[in-house]
Amino acid sequence: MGGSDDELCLSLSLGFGVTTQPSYIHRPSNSMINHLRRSSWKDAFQVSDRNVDSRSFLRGIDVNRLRTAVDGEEENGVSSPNSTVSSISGKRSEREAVGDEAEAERTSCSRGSDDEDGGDGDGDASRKKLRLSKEQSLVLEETFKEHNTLNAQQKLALAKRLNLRPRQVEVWFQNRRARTKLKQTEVDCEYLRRCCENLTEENRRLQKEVQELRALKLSPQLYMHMNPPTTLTMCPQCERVAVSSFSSTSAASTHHPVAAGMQQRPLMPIAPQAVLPIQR
DNA sequence: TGCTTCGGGCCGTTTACGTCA
DNA sequence: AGTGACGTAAACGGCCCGAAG
Repeated sequence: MGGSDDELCLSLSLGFGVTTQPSYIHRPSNSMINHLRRSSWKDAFQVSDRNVDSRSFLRGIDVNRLRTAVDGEEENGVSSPNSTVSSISGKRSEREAVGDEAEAERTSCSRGSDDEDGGDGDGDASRKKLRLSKEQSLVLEETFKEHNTLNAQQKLALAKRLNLRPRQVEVWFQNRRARTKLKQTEVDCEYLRRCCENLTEENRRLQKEVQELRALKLSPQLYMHMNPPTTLTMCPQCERVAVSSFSSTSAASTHHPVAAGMQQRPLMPIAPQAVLPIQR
């Protein structure tokens, strides 16, 4: 009976206020939020691409060079005697070259500590799946929290420590990264959903406001009696609307020196209560 | 500079295993 | 107790990318 993820505190929640998430699951990633601010929705979905996360982590490590440093000791008690660098990493070489010794290795050392696996007499089972023990999973989790990718040295050390094959450690990290990404995607989706809801709500409110203003405009008396309203001025150059005060040193003037001397053009009479701060 | 090889990550899928009705 | 459905996680194959020769 392998421990479930819940037992290992892996449970992840979508609630933003909830703090039970592991540190490697972020709230909507900052990069995604930045994307949202200046880019398209489609671009925003690219943030969890593989080029972002792990590549950057490995960039300074030079895995290949490290690999050669491990050559001498890599097979100590963990792997086959005659396979070389290929068995630490590199799925092609490992899968193609090792073959039978991998099988021997599989039966000899990949067994978890407490799982006896029902008296296995199946040494030739091509794909015998083994549940990792609780301790193994725990150590793997702890290591993953520290760094979500491993170089060859780390992988080998961890494999030794856990009495697993390096390939198993590698696969575990791979699957773990996939799970993390999935959770992160869920979080991002939730964030985007809320953004969408907020924008929809705001849009609805603004539409309503426009309708009210149009109705107001259709009743001239009311329109004439209104004070020069809280004005929205538009900068003719950047075509931005700015809420201005009544004074000549308006916000438009200060924020747009070019337009300081221009005639301010009220777009619409707006009831004061209709001017809401737009937070975002 | 372009090509090849190699190592490693990610993705989609398969498969073994555990749980539950 | 036996069993089938279902979910989860380990493992695999393929593809891509970057580094090095």
